[in-house]
Amino acid sequence: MREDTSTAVDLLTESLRAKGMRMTPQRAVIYEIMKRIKGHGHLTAQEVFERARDRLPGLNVATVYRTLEMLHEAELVDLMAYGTEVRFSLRDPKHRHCHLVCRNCDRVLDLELDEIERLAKRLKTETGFAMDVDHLTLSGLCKRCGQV
Amino acid sequence: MREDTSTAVDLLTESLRAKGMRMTPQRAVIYEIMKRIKGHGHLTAQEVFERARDRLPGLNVATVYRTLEMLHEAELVDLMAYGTEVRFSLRDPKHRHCHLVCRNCDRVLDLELDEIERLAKRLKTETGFAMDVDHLTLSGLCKRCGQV
DNA sequence: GTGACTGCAAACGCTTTGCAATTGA
DNA sequence: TCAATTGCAAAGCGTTTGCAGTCAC
Repeated sequence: MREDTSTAVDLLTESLRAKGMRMTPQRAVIYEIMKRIKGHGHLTAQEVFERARDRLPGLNVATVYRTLEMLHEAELVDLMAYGTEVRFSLRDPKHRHCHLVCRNCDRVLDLELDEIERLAKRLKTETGFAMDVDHLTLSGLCKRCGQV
Repeated sequence: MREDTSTAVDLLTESLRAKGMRMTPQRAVIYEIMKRIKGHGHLTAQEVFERARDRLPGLNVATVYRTLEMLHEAELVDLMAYGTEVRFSLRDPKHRHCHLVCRNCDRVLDLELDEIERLAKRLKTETGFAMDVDHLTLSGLCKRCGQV
């Protein structure tokens, strides 16, 4: 676990350096937070800020926004737009999925892509529209909330 | 055409009155704008404001927001969330569809629901998640932009 | 006449910016 | 060293609110 994290940060450091950019405590903390929620959560910039500030008291929101944008440009984090808010999650090429957001309880479920990809293929041949399968977010009611 | 519009406004007037609410010039203009773009467009509140102000110079943005919310609560207009922005369109029960937004040129295409509904049914039985089929917005590249 | 509605101005929440100070390489 | 990065403060943006005046009915 610990090793995973430090390795990941090292990889980030390298890829930053390759672009003439620098590793900083802020970036390491933010990246580690994104890594920790991987697979079970999608945070807003504000939420990332709150968590990061616990470990880095002087941290500024602007830094969080800049870092998340940087990580997104480096293709390390994905953006998910839900309603009027944007959420971030670590990209995992091995586990491509889309999001199901419950409009009642706000829980986010992951959905494997096969199903969607079938739809995407049909859509493409029928209309020529190539939908973004990767950052797809579907709104609805989860099992629990739908039963009410 | 003209007759359609005035009839529609009359219907709105009636349904407003039924709830103890009033028809005003502002509401009539905003509703007519929504009616005019029906089927070929989805406007942000700001866009509705700009168009309405041409006809009603003293109009205030706040009124537009309040009116659109009112129309939405009356189930006369739909909301569509795309990325971080919200767009409005007139509801048409006869033509249920979802939206395909091109991430390159921002054009919005309509898609009939059969395809999506098939997916929704499968999703429901497999995961219990009841997706919102009505306000669905898919992002991607339209035929024209995808060919580049 | 009276309460629903409007315009105005101010406040809002989230995000972005310019800049001077700091810090990683 | 010195440019990249940070914190700070201010501004930006779209949206919402409270309120006093207006207008539909």
